[in-house]
Amino acid sequence: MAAQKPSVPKGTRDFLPSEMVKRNFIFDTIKEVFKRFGYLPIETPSMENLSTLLGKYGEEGDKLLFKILNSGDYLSKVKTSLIGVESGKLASEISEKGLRYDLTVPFARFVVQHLNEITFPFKRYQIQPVWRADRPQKGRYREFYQCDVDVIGSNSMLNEVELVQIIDQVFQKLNINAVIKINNRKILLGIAETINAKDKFIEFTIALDKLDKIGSDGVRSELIKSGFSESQIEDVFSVINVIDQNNKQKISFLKRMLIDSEIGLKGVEEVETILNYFETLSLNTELELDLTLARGLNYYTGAIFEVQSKDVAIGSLCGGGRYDDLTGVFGLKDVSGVGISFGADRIYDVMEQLDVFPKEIVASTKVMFVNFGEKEEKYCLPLLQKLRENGINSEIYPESVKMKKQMTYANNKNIPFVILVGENEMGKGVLNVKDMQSGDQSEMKFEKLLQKLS
RNA sequence: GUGGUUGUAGCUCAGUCGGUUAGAGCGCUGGAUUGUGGUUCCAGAGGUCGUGGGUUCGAUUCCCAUCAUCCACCCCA
Repeated sequence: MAAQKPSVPKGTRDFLPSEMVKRNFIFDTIKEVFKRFGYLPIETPSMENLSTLLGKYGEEGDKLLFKILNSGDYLSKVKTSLIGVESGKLASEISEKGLRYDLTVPFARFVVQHLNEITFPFKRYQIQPVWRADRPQKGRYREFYQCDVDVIGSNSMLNEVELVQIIDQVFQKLNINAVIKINNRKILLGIAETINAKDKFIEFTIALDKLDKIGSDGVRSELIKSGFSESQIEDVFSVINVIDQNNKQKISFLKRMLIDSEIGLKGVEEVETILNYFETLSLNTELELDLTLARGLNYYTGAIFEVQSKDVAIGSLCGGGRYDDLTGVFGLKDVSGVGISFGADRIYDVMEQLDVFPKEIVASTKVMFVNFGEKEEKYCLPLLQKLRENGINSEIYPESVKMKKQMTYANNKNIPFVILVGENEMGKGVLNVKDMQSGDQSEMKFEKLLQKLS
């Protein structure tokens, strides 16, 4: 049989030990911050019922869902004729489960399902992979990890403030220079209302969102394509024109512009409340009111966030916002939640590119015993046990092969100390300890080694 | 879904204006050094030149298709 070429599906990856150490550093850092703010962990299954997922992420999102083929003779239950059927329609008949697309919607399902077992406001964090049938490219994978924090059951802007603080802490600890962009869906709605374009809200936000990518001319032609009138476009550009002003100036501009829009003013007030908290709170990361920030996920209803790296162009590293009615479809009305999601894989890419991973996290095994043979093994094993009892990561080479090979192994694994115990050392009751970095070698008693390593 | 890039050794890549034996560096294995890695020297293994078809006396090279890959758009973490 011809050997098959080993490969993983498009957009998925293996992680080597050296990569896992760094990934875990990111996860541990994020988790630590989440816990510091009082969030508790949960997990949900990789797959959800398709009915849970469909329709929550917009038309585009539905297309990007990975669907799982029903088990058994799935075609026998298909009622419609296979000929000329729209594939989307067929899919719903042969697939009733899908891989989760994000962690927020499963969380909403989770909250409603476990209503009696949780206490509100419910603060949870969740770090798990999600899957999207997107075309992979730079910073985009088909399987990637999200690190979500959400509070559900509280309308207070204090939650938004806390999330900004969490973002600030995480990126500070990870040594990434970032900018937090904040906006509010109510403001966008208010603008659309004010310029009489409520019916074209989606087109309006999409065009606005693209400003930094396609420039103002690009936005203008997009708006024309969507059927906006000259005067409407002028109004949109009055919003774009305040882009370089500071947060306070933007707010006073909005208050004037949205004077007749109740919802718009509500949005401005929310943003102002959040920003006001930071007049007395220290923040390392820049917090910018970005009126062109829109975000595609259409369940957001209030504040929206996005975090970008200042040094690497890779799309957003973190995003989120407030959703007033995510649990509504699952039967729980009038419960508001707010949350954000860190993209661990993109954070990894940025940190790798910037070379900001701490050097000391690569160490794993501290000590390796060279294997000289059966007699020596029996002599070393109890010592090894004692090292481990003392919390020192240690191992013995499992075979008594050529020393060169054992040393190469230790070297490749970056093990800082190698211990040689042969006939001589056993007779003298000492250990020959080699420092792999300096190459120095010295004989010492076991107790001294313990002291040296702990 | 749309447009483009690239597929040659385990990895990173060179090369062949179509010709007999396809190269380098790194890595790997062995030796110099039978109790010493990372440096040095010597030797060796490893390729159906992505896959299928076409043109040709002859294709890794030219043409077509296909798959994979990466990048951009769309959208997003």
